[in-house]
Amino acid sequence: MEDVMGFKVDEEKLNNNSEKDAIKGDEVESTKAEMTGVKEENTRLKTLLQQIEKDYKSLQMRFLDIYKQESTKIVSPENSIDVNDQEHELVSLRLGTVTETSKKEDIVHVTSTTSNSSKITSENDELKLGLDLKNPSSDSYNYSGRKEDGLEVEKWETNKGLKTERSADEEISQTSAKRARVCVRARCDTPTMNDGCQWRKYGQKIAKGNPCPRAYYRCTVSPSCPVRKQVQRCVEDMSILITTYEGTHNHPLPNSATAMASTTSAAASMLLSGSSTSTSTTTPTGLYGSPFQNTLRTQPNYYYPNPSSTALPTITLDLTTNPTTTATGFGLYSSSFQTTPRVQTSLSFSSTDSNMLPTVWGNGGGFSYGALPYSNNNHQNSLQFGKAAQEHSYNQQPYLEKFNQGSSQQALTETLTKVITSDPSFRSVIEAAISSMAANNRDAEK
DNA sequence: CGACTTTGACCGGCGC
DNA sequence: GCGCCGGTCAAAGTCG
Repeated sequence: MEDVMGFKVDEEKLNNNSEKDAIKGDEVESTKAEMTGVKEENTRLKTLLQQIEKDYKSLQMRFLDIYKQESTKIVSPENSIDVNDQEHELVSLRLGTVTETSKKEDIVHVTSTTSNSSKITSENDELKLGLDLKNPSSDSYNYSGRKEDGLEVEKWETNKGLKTERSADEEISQTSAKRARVCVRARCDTPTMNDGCQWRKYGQKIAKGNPCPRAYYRCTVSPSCPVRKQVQRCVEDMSILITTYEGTHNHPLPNSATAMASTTSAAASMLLSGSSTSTSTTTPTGLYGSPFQNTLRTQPNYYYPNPSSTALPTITLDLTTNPTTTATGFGLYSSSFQTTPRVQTSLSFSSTDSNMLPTVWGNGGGFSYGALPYSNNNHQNSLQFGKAAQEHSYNQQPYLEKFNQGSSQQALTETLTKVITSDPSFRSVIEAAISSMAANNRDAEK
């Protein structure tokens, strides 16, 4: 009986062993298959990376070519900056170089559409408007020196009358400079967009027409920094965060903030230089409507950022995914003026894939589009920039998926090339992004 | 304890 | 002149 049992047991053991072997074999096979898959994906990723690098280099080459052409124009005497002009006491890192001719055209463009606007009145205003990033590394820019002089410590002009000690002329032009606004629409899970700056919330309001509260932040990098931003969810798509920047940083910016600052600067320049993409159009009277519907492009998520301040030149960078994006693929809105007939410019960084954005902004640490852990502390958020954020967002959506959505990458590249070559203002936006990326790459290499 | 957020009050602009 | 509304202030509360 024992023998039999023993035999049976051995047989069972044998069977178990063979089963185990079979299972192990299956595991090995599946692991091998898995590895093969991973290898293939790795190869595809490499190919994609090469393609991206190629595209990037091609864009960079174009940028360099254009930059060389533009810089030769700038060096010419008629375009040189008058160093004695106090308007240029602050060196603006204006990446969108604008020629004299185009400036004058711009003035016509703006004034012809702003009959009630007293904000944009002079050529000087026009030359200076924008969220220009003052270049702290420039020889001409000495922040501490200016501070000591007590002349240029810029303060936000509130209704309660915080005033600078500048002359009236300066005040007017500075006001105009500060008044340029850049509105950024982006999908964002966090309460505020992580743009690298430190912000302090100083107010919150429920604005009419939007149940979502509008939050008011001021830059706390420097106590005297006049830059403010408003943050509000889009009423029609709560996943879209509308951030409106206003003012000019008067202090050196952290690297993580330069991408955003450069781009808002370039966008403001674009707005104020009267982009060739601008289109005059009469919009519906409803401020919260979708003025671009059936006009420039379908824009169901459009939200007019700040109805009370429509006198301010405002440019909107649409960084959201929008399947209804028109053939150009770019929509940027400029909505500026007090009266209803507005000038609306369209350009967006939308592609068929919103996650393209971290690749554009990533190294600059511009945004964190992934679902970063929420923190009320913006300063803490600002530490979560860069590759970690990128990886995080990539993990949320497999990298390959993004490129499987048609030939978006190729189309985007082609569209970029067309737009860049045809529109000098848009070029400035790209230049800003590229130069920021390049700068950050250099920093990373050090 | 300092930095930050919250929130009601206040102010000024604007339309009627 | 009045009321509405957006923007800001500032005291109180919260957090690390």
